[in-house]
Amino acid sequence: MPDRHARSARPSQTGENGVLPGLLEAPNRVAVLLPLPLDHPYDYKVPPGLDVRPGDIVLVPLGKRELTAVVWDPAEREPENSTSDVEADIVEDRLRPILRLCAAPPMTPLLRRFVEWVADYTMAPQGAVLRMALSVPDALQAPKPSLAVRLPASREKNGEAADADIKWTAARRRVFEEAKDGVARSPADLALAGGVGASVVRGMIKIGLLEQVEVASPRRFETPDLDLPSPEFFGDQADAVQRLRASVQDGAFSVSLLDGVTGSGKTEVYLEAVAECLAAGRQALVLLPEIALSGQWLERFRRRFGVAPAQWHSDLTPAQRRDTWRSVAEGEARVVVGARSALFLPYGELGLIVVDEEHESAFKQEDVVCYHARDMAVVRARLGSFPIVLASATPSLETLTNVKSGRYGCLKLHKRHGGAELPSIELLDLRKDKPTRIEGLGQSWLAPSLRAAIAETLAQGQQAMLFLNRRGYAPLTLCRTCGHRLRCPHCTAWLVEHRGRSFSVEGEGPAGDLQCHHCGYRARRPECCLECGDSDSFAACGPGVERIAEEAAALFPDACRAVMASDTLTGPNAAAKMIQAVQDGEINLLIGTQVVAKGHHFPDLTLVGVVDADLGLFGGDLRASERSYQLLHQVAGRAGRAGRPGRVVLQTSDPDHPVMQALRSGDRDSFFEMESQMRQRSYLPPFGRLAALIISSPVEADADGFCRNLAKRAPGQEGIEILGPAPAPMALLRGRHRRRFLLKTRRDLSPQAVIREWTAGIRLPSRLRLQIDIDPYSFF
DNA sequence: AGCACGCCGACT
DNA sequence: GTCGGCGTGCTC
Repeated sequence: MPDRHARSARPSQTGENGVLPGLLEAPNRVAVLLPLPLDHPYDYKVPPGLDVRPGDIVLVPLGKRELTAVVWDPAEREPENSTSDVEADIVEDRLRPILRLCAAPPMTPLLRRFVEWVADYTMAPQGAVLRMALSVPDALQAPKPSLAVRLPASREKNGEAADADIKWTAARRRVFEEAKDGVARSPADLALAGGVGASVVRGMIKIGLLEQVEVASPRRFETPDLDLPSPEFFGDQADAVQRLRASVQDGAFSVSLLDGVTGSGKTEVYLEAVAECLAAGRQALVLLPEIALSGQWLERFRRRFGVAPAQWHSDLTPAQRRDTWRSVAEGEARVVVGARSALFLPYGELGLIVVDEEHESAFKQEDVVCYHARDMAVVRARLGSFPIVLASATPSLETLTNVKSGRYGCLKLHKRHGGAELPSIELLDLRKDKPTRIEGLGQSWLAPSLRAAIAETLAQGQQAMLFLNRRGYAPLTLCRTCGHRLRCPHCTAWLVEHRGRSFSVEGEGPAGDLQCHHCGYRARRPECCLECGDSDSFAACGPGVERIAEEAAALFPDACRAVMASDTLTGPNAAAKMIQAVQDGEINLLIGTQVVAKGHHFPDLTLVGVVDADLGLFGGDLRASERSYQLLHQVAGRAGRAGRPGRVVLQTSDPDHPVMQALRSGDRDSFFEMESQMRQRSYLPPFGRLAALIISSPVEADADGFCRNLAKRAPGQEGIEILGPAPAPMALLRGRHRRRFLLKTRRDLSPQAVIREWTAGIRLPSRLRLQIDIDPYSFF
């Protein structure tokens, strides 16, 4: 394969060409950013004869390791008079040399600026952000050419008679017949054609009956077919398509909200923007919150473009990661669909980003680097001067506010296509319509009128779905004798009982498997209470999906039931299979958590029952109402699509709550207006800025001591409010005691600047950790 | 992130 | 008396 990254065209940098020798002098040291949590590049010596420039991917020594890293841009020198504080300026002789250049396209200035921007905004070390962009260590080495096999030229004519000392087995003869044409094939293809195993071909290579030749690796991603007919668009769809196409043609930075109810054809509309972007010769990125469940999305993409897009998510094998990363860098992959980390791929000519389901909190990453992929996508589009489309049926308050202020454009899709009506939403008041006990089962969680609705739906040969956003069998186990509750030994959380897939109707299910949903701790339910010693005294409190499934089994023994939760689905194929089974009508009563809420078409699903609509409203989350509305709206949208009217029943103990009222009346705008006014009054996002500082230590007193120290130095300017320190919502997590400060600032102030000033000069005692989360989303 | 250095328990 | 646990700190 020709080296695309050869430097032949590069002018010599040694200065002997006489042009501005001083400026072109090859630097003997360069800054190299390592993919480690370091906030500065390290300096390395450039060995003579090596020509490196910012962006080049290089192999460097670090300690006794060798790491792939990126040559960074030289830092702007401080004015000459800067105090000669030598700030750890590594002396020349301590520098170690760059080992070599890697055979990969250099990182573009745009991606380098993006890495810096994200690091600066999230207050994460630059190197930690770089690590997300270099997530594929082995992609950075020269790709190994693929090997094909063919008949050696000498044998092509002579045939098999030539050698007497070769054992001509039947299998080998068949392979020989296939290979007679002299064409080089991959070993796997040849084995398949000859109807033999791979070992036969391997054996023939070994004894020289076949020879190996290097061939260019086959294309890994096919080019989308832009000549396929686009679907017909009418009314506001046609209008949206035309405006999105225009903004892509225009090619300038712009943000458009594509605001369309479930089933209004948002995907088809934004795929036209993708088509326009591809036609302009640029790459496009579509970010999805849950790539693992995107089988239907891929099908729609294939229908429009005839091929599958490149995909990027955490389930890729190392080989797939390598192929995809390189294909994106080399421009072979034209469209990428991926989870949030796809934002850091090395696109050379990105011209459009679409963020689908932009309101989803799955776009917020909360580990080493805390970032919101939707917001960073907007930044990437701005840095790259191209348009971005945010799509949702229930846009976030942040985005709606940006539309209102005119910063973002808005394209509305009003109708569900095919004339399908939005489902009618009924509130079922649990205080009046109480679930009654079921003989042999005990507590019930489904009110009589919901049970009746399910029975009616099933009797009509249609499908029903029960939604409960809680995994497992029961969220809490307590001792009936003394009231002791089973807690996770490492976290501030109850242990959740799981009973797996078997739901025995008689008596107890399999003995309780207790799990902590925060740290993964698992234990069997003890025989006796740890507190009072009473035996057989534990009771499961409250329902999880498994318990609802148990009740459904008792109530509807003849229905074909299935449970769908993130922990009952093992791998992406399990989800796809389950969805297929529902589509094929093999399942008529689906019971699930959040995973069933995500945009799947189930044409025969006409009833959705929400077991506990109030669930998301508890806890001190500033977005609790907004999120509940979005989730329940989305779940409701599963009902009744193919022309059949859908029916949604929300079980609630608070039917007067604004969220319930907004869902029932379908008046999204008034609800968001009210929510918006509430946030405005208390300067909460997006009308103020929020950052969390989480201090954690294995020793509780150390965490508290450090917090007191921090609190003493807390800045007190106008427009800044500091809440805390308080025990963080998860006060004990994985053996660490956590305290939290919340910093609230006015919109026009920078929480990053406040935090930098606040923490400047404070030495973090060892074993203490300070995590900063700008724009926190989870308050647990 | 690795990898080494360093200081306290169960082994030959 | 050593081997090894992982807590702490450094890597251009």
